[in-house]
Amino acid sequence: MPSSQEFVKNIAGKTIQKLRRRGKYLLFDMTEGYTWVVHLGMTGQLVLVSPAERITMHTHLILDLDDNVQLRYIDTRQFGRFYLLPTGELEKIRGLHALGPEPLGEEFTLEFFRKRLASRRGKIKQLLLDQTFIAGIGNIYADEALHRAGINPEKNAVSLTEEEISRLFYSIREVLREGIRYRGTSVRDYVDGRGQKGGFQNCLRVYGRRGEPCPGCGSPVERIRLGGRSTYFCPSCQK
DNA sequence: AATTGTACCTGTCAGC
DNA sequence: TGCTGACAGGTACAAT
Repeated sequence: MPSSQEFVKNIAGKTIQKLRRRGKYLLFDMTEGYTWVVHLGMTGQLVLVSPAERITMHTHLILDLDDNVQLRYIDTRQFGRFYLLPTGELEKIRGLHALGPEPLGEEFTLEFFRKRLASRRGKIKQLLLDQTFIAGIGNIYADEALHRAGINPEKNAVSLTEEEISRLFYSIREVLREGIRYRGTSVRDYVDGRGQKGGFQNCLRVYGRRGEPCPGCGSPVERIRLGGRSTYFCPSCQK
């Protein structure tokens, strides 16, 4: 949004003044009061490369920047999305506008989390994936946070004890901070803006490890389906 | 109104 | 080797 022709016409010649993030959205504030919003979906990549670099398959956009650098958008599955609109109209992007709190932000306290949990129903794993509940938690980090907190992903959010709520709160923040420290989780395609893979995939305790021993107790990790998503957990540590 | 299932795409891998 | 089906960091939207 808008059309690719409009997008190219409108972004050409502008300058990136600032880069922000909100949930899984990237926001490039441009000159002339515009913001370019990017959601990378599952396989999207934004990478800075030399113009001499070979153009790989699934490259959908190349922006020529100053200093002989290109910003390329590569996305195999094409679930990524772009928006280019006046900065004052960002609320028109539903998914962005409806986002819940930043889990690493100031306002996200244990007290806040407790109250928010009380207002919702459903299974805790599905709630963690709901971007209107908390922004930015995806399938990997949801499973990893629940494992660290020792909570069964199928447990109803309302049935969590004070103890469990507290453990989950700290697990969410811990696992996100670690993920960031390791520069992301490259299970498959993920790379950062310089094309570098992250390292957190080597620290995963349950995600993608069906049948392997739980690092806590040695029981085999199970996989179930929750809300259409694969969910990995230890049936012994996560009751 | 809130929750759930399905569609959108392409690539990879296991099993036959 | 080649085919088929299941599955993959996510979200929007239709259906319940």
